[in-house]
Amino acid sequence: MELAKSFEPSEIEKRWYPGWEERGFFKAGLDPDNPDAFCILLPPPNVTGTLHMGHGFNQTIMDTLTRYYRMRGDNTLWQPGTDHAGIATQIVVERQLEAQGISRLALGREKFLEKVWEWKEYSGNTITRQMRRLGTSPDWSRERFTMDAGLSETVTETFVRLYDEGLIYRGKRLVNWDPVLHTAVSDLEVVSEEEDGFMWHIRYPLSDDSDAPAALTVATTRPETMLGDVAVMVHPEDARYRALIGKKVQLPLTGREIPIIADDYVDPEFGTGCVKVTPAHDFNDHAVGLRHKLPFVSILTLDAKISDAAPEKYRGMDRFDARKAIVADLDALGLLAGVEKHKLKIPRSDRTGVVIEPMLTDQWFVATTKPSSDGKSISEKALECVASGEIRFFPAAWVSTYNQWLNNIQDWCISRQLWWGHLIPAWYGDDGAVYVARNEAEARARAEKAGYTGALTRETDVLDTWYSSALWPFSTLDWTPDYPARSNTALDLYLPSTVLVTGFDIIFFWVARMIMMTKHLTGKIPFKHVYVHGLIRDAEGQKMSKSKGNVLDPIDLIDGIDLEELVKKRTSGLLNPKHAGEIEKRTRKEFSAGIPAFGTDALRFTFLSLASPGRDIKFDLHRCEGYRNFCNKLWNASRFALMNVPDASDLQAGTEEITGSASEPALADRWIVSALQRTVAEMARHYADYRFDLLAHTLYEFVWNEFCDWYLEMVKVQIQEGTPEEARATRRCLVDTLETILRLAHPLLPFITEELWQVVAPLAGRKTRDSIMLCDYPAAQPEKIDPASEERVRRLKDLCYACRNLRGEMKLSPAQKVPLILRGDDLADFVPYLKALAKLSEVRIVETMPDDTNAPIAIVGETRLMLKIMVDLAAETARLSKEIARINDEIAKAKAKLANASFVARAPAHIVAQEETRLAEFAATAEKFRAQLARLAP
RNA sequence: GGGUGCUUAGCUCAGUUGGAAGAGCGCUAGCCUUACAAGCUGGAUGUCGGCGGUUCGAACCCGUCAGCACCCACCA
Repeated sequence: MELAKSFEPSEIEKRWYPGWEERGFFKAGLDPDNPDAFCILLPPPNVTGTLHMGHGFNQTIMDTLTRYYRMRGDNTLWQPGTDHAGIATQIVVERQLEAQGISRLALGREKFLEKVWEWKEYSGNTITRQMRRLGTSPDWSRERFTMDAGLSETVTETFVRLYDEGLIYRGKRLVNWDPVLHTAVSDLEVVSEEEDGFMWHIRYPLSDDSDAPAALTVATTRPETMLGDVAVMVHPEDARYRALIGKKVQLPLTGREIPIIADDYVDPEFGTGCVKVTPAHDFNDHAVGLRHKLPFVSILTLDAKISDAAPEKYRGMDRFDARKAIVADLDALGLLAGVEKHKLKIPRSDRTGVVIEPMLTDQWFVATTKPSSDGKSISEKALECVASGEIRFFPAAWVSTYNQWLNNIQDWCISRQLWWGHLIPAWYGDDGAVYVARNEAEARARAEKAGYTGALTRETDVLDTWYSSALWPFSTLDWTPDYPARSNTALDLYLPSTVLVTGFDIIFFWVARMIMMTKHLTGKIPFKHVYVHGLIRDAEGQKMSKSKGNVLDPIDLIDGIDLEELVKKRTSGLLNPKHAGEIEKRTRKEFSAGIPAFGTDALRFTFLSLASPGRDIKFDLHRCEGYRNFCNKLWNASRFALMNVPDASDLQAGTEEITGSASEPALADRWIVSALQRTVAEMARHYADYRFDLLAHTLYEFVWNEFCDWYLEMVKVQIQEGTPEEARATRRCLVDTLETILRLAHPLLPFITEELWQVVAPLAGRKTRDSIMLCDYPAAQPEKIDPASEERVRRLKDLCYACRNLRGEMKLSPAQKVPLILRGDDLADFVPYLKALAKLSEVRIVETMPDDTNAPIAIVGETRLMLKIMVDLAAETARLSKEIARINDEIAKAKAKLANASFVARAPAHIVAQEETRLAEFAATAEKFRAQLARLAP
């Protein structure tokens, strides 16, 4: 079979993937007798659109691990699926409808959800199609969606259990409220950025002004909330105000009178030392309100407009309009004591970007710090799993981040006033009593038991999307309520899974919550290892986002994309079309020629190479190009092998020669086998440590720098100059090594290795021809490591480098072959290699170097080399002098070290010995150069 | 306010119990040498952020300063 002259990935990828999938190669290993289980849960991508570079990165790592352990013979499951992503998906669909002039509210809940399901179908398919293009090998037959029937049942069941256990509760609490989405969001969904604002100083007149001063001045960044003030507080020890504690002030604009209270939360140094207390609209004030049993006055509606609890004048005003009006009115009353610029952190909704409003609403919570039936809270248990080492983080540094968060965790607000998501399984009686149950019938039964027989109304709130995500480790494995009494093979084998591969950005959102929920509900940890990787950023280190217009679609790196198409893609569908011009300009500058097609393998290799622990990745297109070239190198090395190995029968004989006792394998063969074994062992270490960067580097280094640069060149010599038997033995070794390399590389480069393996494996006499995926992964065979041949080849390489260097210095054309004279021991078998590798016309080994010539010389250890050419005497003299000077530097350094008594006395013996050897070698070499220099002198 | 990470060649980054500074890309000189010009061969390039300390010896350990990035909490 003839291979194309260069590697063309696209056709190969399209050909292999469907076959792998159809023949069931990705299917989970469910052999109960094989105790070696390997399982990865795919962090389910959101069905909000398409996959981005971060997914490509994340999935490449998982696929490499999965293919590796699968080839090693483990019972392997990569569990795929997608996430309904409540808020995010609802927003996407809402915006699409808006673009068509349809509003969600006008459409109604039922119709709207139909639209979302349509979108889910479309987006989910896009995502799984993209994953297939990346070559991923999850068990697609087990694909799950967080709102599948089974998973939804798990959501309901766990909710009811946690409620019955007292770990889920409902209550009126101050929560982060998104006034645009009309829903509560969790602490994690609020992002605070520092913004420019103002600090207003407002006078609150004292009710009883018999004592000076006549008013207290409070400082606030949100003057509109004064309408909901219920107190003014000062520090109990603050001498300025101590006498006023317990007295009252007039709350301007409202006619209300509110008390002056003392609380040591107040920092007397900040502002005026007087703080207005608005328990219904501020988290700290809320706590104060509870402590002092103050009333809560809500002056905002869920739209963030002024409510009916406020003076009539302001009712219905938007919160920011009200702010202006109130400041103006206070000023008019002479109660505005001053305004100053002030930087403050503004909390905004992660999804909509609007300013979050703390709002008193009825919500559902998971109690994270309350002891459960076994006496420990779920956060405590999650901390223990990691502290005990049962769950390990890679890199381990993330443990402290994890601990810090769990040690300060608040109860988790899990209710969302949205439509898209799991409905909370609760029913209300007309009296407001709540009945949490698995279904309406059960709710009715529970109500009756409580003495209520009236109508029941289902809760309309849905659950935070992360609630179902937290159950993913067991919900996807067909967990049932009677677990563990009844289990199944998948649960037995794959809970806990082996490793979770994820970005640090969702350690709190997802990782910690999976651990809390899985441990509490199943008694098992969800996974043993957590491999935390960085985020993919653009070439400037900026986070990739649609609005910045710097996103890359992994598929575009695989297939390539022309500039116009890329510009179109980046500028269409922008939330803020004003950015389009800037985005277009930058895109045209950065990708003036578009993006060439690199192929999946090259992209995967790039991701892996960049996966250094503990840092984000500035994605570098040039790296991708370099690894595309690497694929091409592998391709052409295989072409070379195929051109030299006509058929398998030839190699059958070669096998006997290599294994028989007729003669020892050739140096090159012994060496490459040895080097291969070291590579296999090293790669196994990198897999175990999750060092994908080093894994890729090790493979690259071996394939290019050893196998291609040296071994193949030596093979050429052996095939040309050896006996037919020797040539066959070498061909055999060549094919065996290549075949092993392909298996070694398969988890990283699935497509090219499969394509090449199909033609190489028959020559190597491999039995199975179905797929490289089904082969054994190469296991290290330390007994094949041969230090002697490694040392020999190292010396040969050094001689080659010396010759090539001389040639370079002498400015010889690569085409010009010249004679070499050598003096030293054990050189005879190097001759043919040196001739070929250093472009020599002949190699002569002599007892004494000729001294009547001004030819250039080099020295490698004990060996002297001379290129038998005439050179300019002055130039050669200069070259030698320079060389001697360089060596003298080294000698001086070594001598200084050895002259240091402390060094000799305290450094380990082998270090001292090494230094002595170096010194001796340098000295000998320098001496030889000096002798040569003397000969040159007229 | 608390915490974390980073700073090594022009760029992006490795550097594995402290023991002669590395890779890819780029640059440069020359080569279509029958696997590969997506290639081959040679070459140039670094006070390893600054300053102290520990040590016979520090890119690596400790302290400190500076710059960059991020996370958590948030003083109205």
